[in-house]
Amino acid sequence: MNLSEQKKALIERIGIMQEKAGIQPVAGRIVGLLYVSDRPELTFDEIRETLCISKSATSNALNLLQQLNRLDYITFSGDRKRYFRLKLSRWRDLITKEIDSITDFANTLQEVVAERTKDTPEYNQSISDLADFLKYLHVELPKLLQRWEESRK
Amino acid sequence: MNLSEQKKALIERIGIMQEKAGIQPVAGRIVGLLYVSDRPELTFDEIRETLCISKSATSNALNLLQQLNRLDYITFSGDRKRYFRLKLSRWRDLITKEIDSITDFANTLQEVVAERTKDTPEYNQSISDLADFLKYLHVELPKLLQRWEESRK
DNA sequence: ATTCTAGTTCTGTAAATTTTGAACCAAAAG
DNA sequence: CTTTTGGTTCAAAATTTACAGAACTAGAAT
Repeated sequence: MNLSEQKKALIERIGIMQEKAGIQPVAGRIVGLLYVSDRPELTFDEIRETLCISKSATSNALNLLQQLNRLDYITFSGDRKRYFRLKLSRWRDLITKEIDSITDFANTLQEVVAERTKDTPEYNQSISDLADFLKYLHVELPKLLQRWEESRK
Repeated sequence: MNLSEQKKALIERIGIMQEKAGIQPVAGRIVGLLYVSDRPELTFDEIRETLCISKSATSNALNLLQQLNRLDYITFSGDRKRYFRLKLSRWRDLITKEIDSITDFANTLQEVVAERTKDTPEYNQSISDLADFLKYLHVELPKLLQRWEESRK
């Protein structure tokens, strides 16, 4: 696949952003590629060739991204290839998952306060406040998402 | 410093959560320790001894956490030691920073759409939607923080 | 002036992660 | 049945990261 220099640069930038979000470099670039590619569905080999990576790296990354719910594939009868694509329409789910991990942290903070000495009331209060706000977020973010959906009808 | 088993376990759990947020194991444990420690300000050596880590690891991690604005230290005249503590009261700033990096991603997505072929209007729209929602978040999250502050007066 | 203290920096290495290449496998095609 | 295609799996190589240990430094204490 021949990509403009701008697109190649975008792939790398997106790749790095994805890396910072905790996924491996190759997987990050695959995400980037699928964002900029004219065709939103690419085959295993198109991905592998375009990014100049090995089959195993491609296979691993694609499977990882599928586990993370970032990717799926479609097929066409009479064609054995899989056509991989971003599950862009499911970004709401990913955000929901993020929100849940926020709550995990809030719960841990509440355990911390329960274990802490009572001799540091201000400090304990700061921790409680943070936990409290995170829980507030957990409740309010889905509402925000809903309001955004409505605002654009 | 002698810590209960519960506190030790909490330190490890917090450590892992911090790791998942992209910081190194030792730094994550330091954060955990400062959360659970009876005294919220600990010296370099207290941290090093309690966590059984080397001076260099301690120094590096403390400097990293200071760069990330997670930590600072106070001093007392007549005492050469630094007393390191979490910048807990500044968690609002950290959240603001998170929001900014969300915006970075939104901007990149808008660049992606600008570079994309116009032959995939639905796909382009999905990307625009995501960018749009992220920008909406950027505007609304600070308001949420504000409303939370008010709700607890 | 010498020694101590509190912490930093540098070098090496152990460990973890990522990636490759080659062998392999199952289903489809010939 | 044999070959080809599309992809997976495994072992090893390469890269990256985290950490330890020792040497070092600046300022304070003696």
